[in-house]
Order: sequence, then C-alpha cells, then structure tokens
Amino acid sequence: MNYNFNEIEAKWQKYWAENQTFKASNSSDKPKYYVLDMFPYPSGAGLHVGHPLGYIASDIYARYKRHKGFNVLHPQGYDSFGLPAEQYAIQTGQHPAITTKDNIARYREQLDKIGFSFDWSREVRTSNPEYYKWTQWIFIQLFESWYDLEADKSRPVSELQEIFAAEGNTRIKAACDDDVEDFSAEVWNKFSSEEKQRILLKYRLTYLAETEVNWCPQLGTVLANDEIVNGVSERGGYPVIRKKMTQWSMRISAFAERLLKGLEDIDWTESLKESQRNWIGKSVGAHVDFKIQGTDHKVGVFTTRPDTIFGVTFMTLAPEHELVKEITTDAQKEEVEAYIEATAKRSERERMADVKTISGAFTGAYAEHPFTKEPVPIWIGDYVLAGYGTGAVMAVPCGDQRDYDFAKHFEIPIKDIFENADISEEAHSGKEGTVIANSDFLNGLEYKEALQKAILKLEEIGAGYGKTNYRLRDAVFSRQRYWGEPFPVYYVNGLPQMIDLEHLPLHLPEVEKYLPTETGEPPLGNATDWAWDTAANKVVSNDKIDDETVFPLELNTMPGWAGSSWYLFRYMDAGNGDVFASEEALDYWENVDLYIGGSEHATGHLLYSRFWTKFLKDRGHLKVEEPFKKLINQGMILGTSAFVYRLEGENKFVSKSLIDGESVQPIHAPVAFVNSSDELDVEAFKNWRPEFKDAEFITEEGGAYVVGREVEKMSKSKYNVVNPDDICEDFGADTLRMYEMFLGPIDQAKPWNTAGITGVHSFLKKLWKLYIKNDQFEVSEEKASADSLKTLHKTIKKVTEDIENFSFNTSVSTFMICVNELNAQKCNSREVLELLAVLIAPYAPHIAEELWSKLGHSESISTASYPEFEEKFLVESTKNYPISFNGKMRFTMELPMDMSKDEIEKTVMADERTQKQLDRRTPKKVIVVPGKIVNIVG
RNA sequence: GCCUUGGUGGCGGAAUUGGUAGACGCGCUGGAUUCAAAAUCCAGUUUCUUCGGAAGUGUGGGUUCGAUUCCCACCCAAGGUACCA
Repeated sequence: MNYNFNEIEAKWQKYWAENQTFKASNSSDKPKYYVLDMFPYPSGAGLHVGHPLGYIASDIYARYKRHKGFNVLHPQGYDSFGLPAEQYAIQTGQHPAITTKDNIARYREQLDKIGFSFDWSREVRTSNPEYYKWTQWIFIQLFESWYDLEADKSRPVSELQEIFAAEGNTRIKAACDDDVEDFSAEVWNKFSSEEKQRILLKYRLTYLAETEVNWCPQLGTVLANDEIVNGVSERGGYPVIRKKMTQWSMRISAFAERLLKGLEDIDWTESLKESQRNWIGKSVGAHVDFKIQGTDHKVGVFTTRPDTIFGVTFMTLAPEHELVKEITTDAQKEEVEAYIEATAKRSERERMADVKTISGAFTGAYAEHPFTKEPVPIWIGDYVLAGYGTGAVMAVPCGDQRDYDFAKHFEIPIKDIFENADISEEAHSGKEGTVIANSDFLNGLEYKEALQKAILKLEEIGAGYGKTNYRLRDAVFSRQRYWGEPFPVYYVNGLPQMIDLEHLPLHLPEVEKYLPTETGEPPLGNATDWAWDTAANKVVSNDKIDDETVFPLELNTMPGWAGSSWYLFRYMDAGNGDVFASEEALDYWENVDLYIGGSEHATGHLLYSRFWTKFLKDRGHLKVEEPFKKLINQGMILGTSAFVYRLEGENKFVSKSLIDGESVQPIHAPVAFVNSSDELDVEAFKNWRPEFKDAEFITEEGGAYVVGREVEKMSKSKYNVVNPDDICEDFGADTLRMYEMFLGPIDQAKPWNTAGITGVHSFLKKLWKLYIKNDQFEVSEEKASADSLKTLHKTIKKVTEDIENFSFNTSVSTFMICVNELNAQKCNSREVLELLAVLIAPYAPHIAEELWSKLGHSESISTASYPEFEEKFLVESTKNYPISFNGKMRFTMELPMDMSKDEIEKTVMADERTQKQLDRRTPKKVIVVPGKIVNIVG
C-alpha cells in the first residue's frame, strides 16, 4: 500500500477532465467567486517552475472557495500575440501562428500535469480571430468616443457632433489635443467633411498623433527599450535614435483622476496602489505662458510653484520642443543643432537617470517675464523631457535643485526670493514655513497664500491659470510589428475610417517576410492583399487601390496590452459570437474577485485594463467600474545557476575552490548536470557540446569538480531552468504544489532549490500512512482522542486563517506539524482523518481525492464542505510563562491560566531561579502581562 | 536618478496588536535497521564560551520594562521606469 503518486495523479486528472468537475455555470444558487491568474504568454521555452507559483496559489484558493460553497469561475487562456514568436519568425521563417500553437500545446500539457482546477471550456487566445474581433470592436468604440470632463465620462462622438453643430466647441469641456482652435456652430457647419473629421480626431479617445520612438535605421524598425542595450540595438549593436512617427494613441490621460480615485475602493496592496498613484503623478499648480520677445510665439509651462515666479531667471525647453528651431538665433544655431543631435542618441531613461552630468545650450532667444517684463533667457536641456507636461520649464534656481545646478554650471544668475533662506550651497525647495520676498505683490506671504495669489494674478493678466497636471501620458497604441491585432482601419485621403462590426474580424494578412519593408514600413507593408474594398466590404489586392472605393489599410498592429486589457470579461462568456460577452454573463460574474500575478504589471497591464473597464462602463457595455477587486502579487522564482571556470585561453576547467588568482572565464553549466553537493557530472558536461569534448578538468582532491553557484532570473540562456514536468514525474504534482508554496511567502522572490523537495514529499508519504493499518487501507471508526481532536482543530484554525491571508507557506508547515503529531498519537480515526483529507484537498488535490474515495465516498472531494473549527477542543488551563530579565528570556514557568497578576509575581519572585538571576539585587520593577510574559527589570 | 519591495542560522524560511528569535523543512553530525545501499526511524545542530554564561535578526542611532516588529539616517539586492510579457 505504497503512495503511488504517478498512478493516483494520472487517475484523478483523467477523472476531472472526463467529468468536467471544474466547469463553472453562469447561473447558480451559490454565491459566485471569480479567481483569475494573470494572462500567460506561451513562450517557446515552455513552463518552468517559476510560472506555476501563482497558479498554484490561485488554484488552492479556488478549490478552497468551492469547499466553502461558492460557484467558482477559474479559467485559463493565452496572451498569444507577442514579440518572441515574431523574432523567431524573423530568424527561421516559421509563421508565428504555428510557433504559438505548438507552444500553447506544450503549455497545456505541462499545466495539466499539475492538477489545476481550470474550466478549460472557457479558454481564450488573443491571437484567435474570434477573440481579436472583439479587441478590434473595442478599438472602434474608443474611436467613436470622446471624454466629457464635465460629466466625467466617455460619450459617443455622434453627440459631440451635435454639440458642435449647435454651439461650436467653446462651451464644452472635453479631453482633447492641446492645439484645437475655437470655433462657433456656424463655422463648424461650414467645415467640409474632411475638416470635421480632422477636428474630431483631436477629441476621440483613440487618435493619431506624432510620438517619439526608438528608431534603428540599420534594422529599419522601432525598438522596445528592452531591445536596446547601452544605447545600441541588442540585435546587431546598431545605433538607435529618437524619431517622431505618426501613431495611434489612447487618451488614458482623460481617465487620470478616476484611475486615481478608483484605487481607494479596491483591495490591492498599498505598495501597488502607491506605484499607480506615482505613475499617474497628480500635481496641482499653474499653467503659465511666457511671451517670446520679438515673435508672436509663447511658451507654456506647468509649475507646481507659481509662488516662486519672481525667482525665474531662465527657461529650459526640451531639445525636441517644437519652438526650438524657430526661436534659435543664427549665432546659436550651430551649438543648438549639435546639442539636439546629441540628445537624440540618448534614451529617455538615460536622461532621467543621469542627474550628474549637466548639459544644455542657449538658444539666443529671450522670453518676457509676465510680471516684471524682464527678459528671460531660453535654454534647452535634456533634463527636460518633451513628453512631460508642456516640454518646457520655468527655471527657478533658488527653489529647485536641478535648476540650481543648471544655473551654477552655466553661470546664470540666481535670484533669491525667500526670506531667511540660505541658498549659497543649494536650492531651498521646502514649502512649509517658507516666506516669499523680493517678489512684488507676493512679498511677505507664506507659501500657501502666495500660491493662491500668484494664480489669481496670472489669471487677471491673462498669462496663466490654475491647473492640475498628471504625469500619466497618453498611451501609444501602434506597433510596427507583424504578430499583433490588425487595426480595423483604412485611410481615405489620409483620414482614418473604421470598418463596420459586421465585417470583423479583419484577419491578419499573410506576408512573405516578417521584417519591415525596404521603404521602412511596418511588416504588414509586405502584404500583397491589404486594401479595403468599401463596396464589397472585404480585403482585396493592393493593386486595386483607387482611392475611390478601394483604400489602403493600416499597416501597424496593436500592442500586447490590447488583448489583455479586457480578457477577464471574455472568460465570462468565451464562445459568444454576437457580443464580447452577454449581458447575463456580465451581470452574474461582474468582475474578478481575486487576481494573482506579478508586480511587474503594476503600471502597465493593471492600469490599462482599469482604463478599458471604465471606458466600457461609460459606454454602457459593462456595469463595473473596476476589473479586479482584490489582487495578490506573486514573487518571481529565481534560478540557481551553475558556473564552471575555464582558464583564459585554454580548454581547461578549474574546480571552484582551486581558482587561485588565475584569470578564469565563468561559463554557465546546465543545472541538470550538477548534484546537490554542487558537483558537476563531468562526462555529461563533456558530451553536452563538441567544444568541451576534449576539455581537461582540474578537480578537488576526491576527484570531484565543484561548480560555483549564483542566483539569477530563471532563463533558457542561463541553463538554470528547472522544468515542472520532471518534478511531477519524480515526486508528483501534489509534492510540487506543496513545495512551491512551502518555499516562502507568495509575494516574495525566492531562489528555486530542488534540494528541499524531499521534505515535502516525505510529508505526503507520512500523511498517506496515517490512513494505512497493517499494510491495508483502514481507518478506525472509534472516537478520536482529545489530543488528536486538538491537533485537528488547531490545524483547521491555522490553515483557514492562512488561506484567507494568502500565507500558504505557513499552512504547509502547519500540515507537517499536524501529521507529525497525529503520527506520534498513532491516530487512525475516521473522525479526524476524513476532515484532514478535505482540509488538505486544495493543496494536494490528487492524494486527497484518492483518500476520499478510499474512505468510501463516490463523489469528488471538491464537493465536500470545508471542516468547521470548534474552539472547545483547544481550551488550555495552563500557560508556560517566559520569565525574562531586562527583556531577555532566561527560563519558563508553567502557571495556571487563571492566576492573577499579583499571584504570578509572587510565585515567580519566590522561585529560586529568579533569585539566582537577580544575584541578591532588588528588582526595580516587575512587569506581568497575564497570559503573555513576565519581565523583571533591575 | 526616481518609484516599489526586501535583507533573520550553512540554505528556504517562522515569529497575532511590540512580549520565549530561529517554528517547519533541507543540509550536516551521531546512532538504529541493512550483507550493503536506498528508504525508514531516533537524537543533536545560531555563534562565541573560561561551560558560570554572553552576544545575536544588513549598518549606525533613537523610543520602550521589553524591538525582527515602531521612528531617523545609511548600505546592499530585486522589480518597474511608458514598444519584453
């Protein structure tokens, strides 16, 4: 009667699949509970032991909730568009769809072996046309919407047109581009259709705009920051420059305030909310316009400190600022142009991170101070970013450290506008208690008053107004890639037109090559059939383009976050062909009750999906304001890489401890070749690659070659990947599940080390043995002992609390303690063991099912209800008091629970160990906390 | 640089509201069993020690009868930093 985990696990996995045990129904008398894992990208390397960490945690919770009587939705699917499959296609020519399909098949096989309780009938893949049809549809909804700042919600563009026709655009408050001009209803009605479209584009929630990208001329493509290493492309090492490009953007900034406020009502960790708050970056201040002398231009700046406006001694513009070229004087032209070119080579991140090097150039132009009318020199500097605020700052060196450093460096005057502030060494950036001086009408005012008054005066003279600024920028939505959702967009005279829902999905076209075209167009530019026939409503050959009825289609594709911003709703009604999800399904499931995933998504995916949810709600497609009610972060599982050390220039490897000052080159060795004592299987290593076939090994005395170890991200290229399949094969899925939980707190990163897995495995063997008597499966029907009941209920209490707190590592320890105790008590009672099987079922479902069926049940253990904790089994009559001296515990004393404070003190003081510790000293004070501790001071 | 998280034995980690630091597991040491090994079981395992004790939770301060826990400053590591997912 051994614990044959391979047999048991295969049996129950088959049972669950055949009986659709975990299929969720969209209607039930039970309360609903929706548990979701962050969308996996099916990578070519397959699943490694780090991936399932969060899935195991959510599966435990989902199974726990089922025992607790909930109708649980726990689906899974794939975020299957993405760059890696495209890179692979570029290298090998294999279509990304094929790669993706294979990868998904492998993922599924691996996931199935771990025994997850997923409802696979609801699987979705973002790269399936049936799925991306709805992603395209959402894009169209965004295009057909604008944001009404007064009503604080998105509204249809048709309504905006009605407003324009009736009253022009001067009265409405809408989120729009900065450069819209005022027009009356009369003017609007006289505009041509094209002019109207151009203006409406400035209001739409998704719009075309010029944005900066990392352009690599040699590769002819745009690169992700990720693909740039030290300023050059990762592939090939070519230079990368910043370049402007017309792209689709999402007006997420319109939602900034709601995204910020919404954080108050969701159960996410404070740190995650803080990250989003910082990302949104709300700041209250003023917009100030500075006239540029000798021109009609003005430069707008945003400042949080309008109270310091009299301290302005220069202005700094981002080198990319649109006015730079126009205002630069001939004398400064050369210097400015050289500086702009140098800046274009630096990434935004570099510019933000580098605060040590101060650089800039004088444009030769002067602005006019709005109050003093004094000339203010205009500089450019790369510490000002173009996409940030207005891309220009009014520099107040006495009150801002970066301005101060810049002024010192370029010997620009620093004007002191504070009472009693020392600005000889650094800027005075404090606000509280600061009194303004040397500032005309602001003199003698304290920060807060000065701020108000400055804004008031700016408004009076028409040079500015109070403004709230957000750091959050509109999100660029175009990608110059092949493997993404095509935009349902064609162009008539350069103006974007949407394809009707009834003709969607617009399928991704076939191309010969996945690279950009020779003329630098995105990969879809290689497609020969990529034109839209508006008469036939279908995709036709490019030669048919006549700009009469056949028009060119958009060549960009959507980014990775398009499909993942709304997938949670698709699971509610995955197969629906008429709508993205039916109203009934959406009403029933509402939103995700528990979401588990990595904190690396804090400001990307988690913000975008909140944005789309709010938008879809505004337009009446959803009833919920937030997608994820509760969110738990999962930490990364790191790999423990192994290194062998090759002597420089030789094919000779030295064991780690024998390296003695020689110059060695560390090389990653596959972790599979290394045992738990860090010894390398030299033969396996030699056979691994031809270049090592004849290598020599300088070993330790016993003949072993010892490798070096280092904790790094788990990745194929580091040869430190540990595969869950192997673990399932050798120890079983239940062991893997419990071991991953046992490793440490779910939210913390931790290194994977297989060494400890035997402990968890032998725990399961011990658990199994509790149900075995005389080598037979047998449990006693007799009453359990008081000790055993106490053990059981202690465990129920702790494990339940732990699950509710997502402290899975401690509950595994608790199970171990429980089994150790029951073992010592020789407990074999059904009364205890039956409940224990249910208790452990969420963690180790296979063994629990097997035990449950052997206990005589015919239904799956997932239908059993969760054990109830009963306090009465845990009542204690005594407490083992720690007796400490000056806070240090020296010995313990067993005393009755109901003993009074005075009695405790008397008993403790009378004890000879106390007298020995005191060594004839008289204690100054004795602190007694009944039920807790005794501390003797002195 | 900025934002977020973390730092406790040889290792992963535990420690309700400030109240016995090191639970549980690995590893290691010794023993039992075995022809032997695996497996299993038992005992020990923070460090130093003059064997009385003493020190100890990244570093340095502070609050407190008492700090891994609270406060201040610093050091180190990981994640994010807007086109990796």
